[in-house]
Amino acid sequence: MTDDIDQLLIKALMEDSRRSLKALAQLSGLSSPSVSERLRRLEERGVLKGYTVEIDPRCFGYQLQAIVRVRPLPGQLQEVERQIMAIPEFTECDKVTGDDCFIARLHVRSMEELDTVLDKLNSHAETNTAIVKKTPVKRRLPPMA
Amino acid sequence: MTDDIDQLLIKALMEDSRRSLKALAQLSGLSSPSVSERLRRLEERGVLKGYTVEIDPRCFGYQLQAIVRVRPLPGQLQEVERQIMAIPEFTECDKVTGDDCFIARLHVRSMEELDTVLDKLNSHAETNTAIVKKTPVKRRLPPMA
DNA sequence: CCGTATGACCGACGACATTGACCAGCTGTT
DNA sequence: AACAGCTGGTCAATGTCGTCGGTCATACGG
Repeated sequence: MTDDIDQLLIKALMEDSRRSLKALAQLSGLSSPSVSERLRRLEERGVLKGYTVEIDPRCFGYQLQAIVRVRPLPGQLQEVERQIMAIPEFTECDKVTGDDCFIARLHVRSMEELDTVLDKLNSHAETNTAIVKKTPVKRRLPPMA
Repeated sequence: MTDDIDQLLIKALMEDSRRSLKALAQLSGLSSPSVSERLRRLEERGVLKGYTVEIDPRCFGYQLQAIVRVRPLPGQLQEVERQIMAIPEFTECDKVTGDDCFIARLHVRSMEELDTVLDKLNSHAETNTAIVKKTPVKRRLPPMA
């Protein structure tokens, strides 16, 4: 269903999604109409969900990055979820099993801002914050084999 | 340094990084050479770190996604970091402050596989795993204002 | 007040994407 | 066994797009 060539195309686009069809064609040994058709099918099937861009938040002053675990107080789950979605400094959030209901990624410019954001949650939830020091594994794909 | 137009370009590429220069030019009211030049400068300055693609891991059988907190045993920090990097099912990993030294995202096909992966770490670290049930906030940008 | 740096525009040319006509290889049917 | 239909590919023509060189306006500093 997704063969070696599809995987090669995905890897190539993972590295640089602006590669031309022609370049992808050469990489894969196909013609560019074929590549175009394969991408269309990958999109259609939902494998390829979108083409996007990687931005460095530090360039906008976000010096601090934190992983926040959030445990809503009884009855506050919905409200906490709404709040997290509404605070744009949260750039990612997963709802998970376990005591911590949410695990979110937070970007802030300073400790003061960190405090401000967490205070907003404090009346509805307990939070546990870990500052990111380094990112040993950058976003990558699991093996497609 | 990064003006409104740059931000507009970034947002447009965040939504679809394969947009043509011409389309970006129309969006921004500039000519395509100008857009090209702006993208070049954004890349040069490291604001725009790359063009990539979003893939649905479920299409490759990865039914389960987990957030794993990892606390290495004394003296095992380096070894644990190496292991996480070497296990491709970990698709993201941050080294953080606090008791948990690492927080990582893990994709697996089944509970058995989850167990197998965590066992590899078990002789060097304690782990705490939360299964992702839902993702209320998908990867997005913090405000650029 | 002039010289320069910056960031934009335009037009031409070469590169690229898209389209339509066609073909090869399978698969299942009569 | 022959054939229809489907899939996934090629090629070539056409039109769109990106790039490059040259030009121009504006803002800033000497």
